[in-house]
Amino acid sequence: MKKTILVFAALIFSILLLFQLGEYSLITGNVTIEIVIAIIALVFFGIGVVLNKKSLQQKKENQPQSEIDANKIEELEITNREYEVLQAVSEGLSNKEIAEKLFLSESTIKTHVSSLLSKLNAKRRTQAVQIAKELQII
Amino acid sequence: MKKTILVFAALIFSILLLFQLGEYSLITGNVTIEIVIAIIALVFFGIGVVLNKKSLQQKKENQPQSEIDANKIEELEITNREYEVLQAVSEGLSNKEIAEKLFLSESTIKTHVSSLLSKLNAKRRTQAVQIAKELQII
DNA sequence: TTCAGCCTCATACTAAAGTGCCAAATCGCT
DNA sequence: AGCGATTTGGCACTTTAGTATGAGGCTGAA
Repeated sequence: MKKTILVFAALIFSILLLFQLGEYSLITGNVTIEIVIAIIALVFFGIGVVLNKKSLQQKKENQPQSEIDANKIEELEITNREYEVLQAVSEGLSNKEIAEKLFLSESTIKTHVSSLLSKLNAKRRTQAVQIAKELQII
Repeated sequence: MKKTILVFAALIFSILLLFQLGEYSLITGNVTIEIVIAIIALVFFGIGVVLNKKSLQQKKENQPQSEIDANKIEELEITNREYEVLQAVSEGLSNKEIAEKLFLSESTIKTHVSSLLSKLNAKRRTQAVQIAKELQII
């Protein structure tokens, strides 16, 4: 916030300077009024663009649509291992492939998948993935 | 594009009018130069904001992350029916459920799924869904 | 140390999913 | 009418998935 205030102060100061310069130039007759106005217009146009861009950026950062995980995982009582398996399942891996990936037996994966299905209230792994995505768990 | 040209023409015309009005007011002595400059500054500031917003919007429309389908479906030679089945599969439905939904036999669904798998180069339906999402086909 | 919860694995089945092959019906196009 | 692609479906099998049940090992908390 300190930074913002400093920037604004500098900005206002610059603008005032610009005004003074414009009037001074006019009085001394160095430039015509059209040029002064054109410069001022350009400067403000630029300020408008920059400020707008910044405010839009902030918006983006504040609310990115795909907010990753959540504490819903806890609510559903999904354990660490189960979550790992869930992720692997969502990548389209078979039980055997998941087993190899995690250095476990296929039986173990089946156990985990089974409990995942009941916790996610799904009948098939495809449905589980669907539900998990809706809950933004993956 | 016609619209854009018209808008720009109107904009430029308005600005010229503004300039003329400003000079006229100055000459007749109705307002001070500061006010004229302030108005011009404000107007250009506004123009900057609006134009910037529009250009950013266009960017968004041109490349929004979740651009729905694509002509990749054609490239992959996926037929209409197959695509319908693909969507159903991605919803986590079983072959039987898809069959009921589309008023077809389970055999037919299996045929469609099978050809989908080979076209998407997948080994399992879960993988097919994954790949389809990467290709932004669903 | 006792115990609940998690992780691991096995066995035995049942149920889905997938494959291959074939074939009839439909549809758009020439 | 004839052709090619699509759609539909059956049958016989092989592979995965999923369920049920049981059980041993590990760990942190009471």
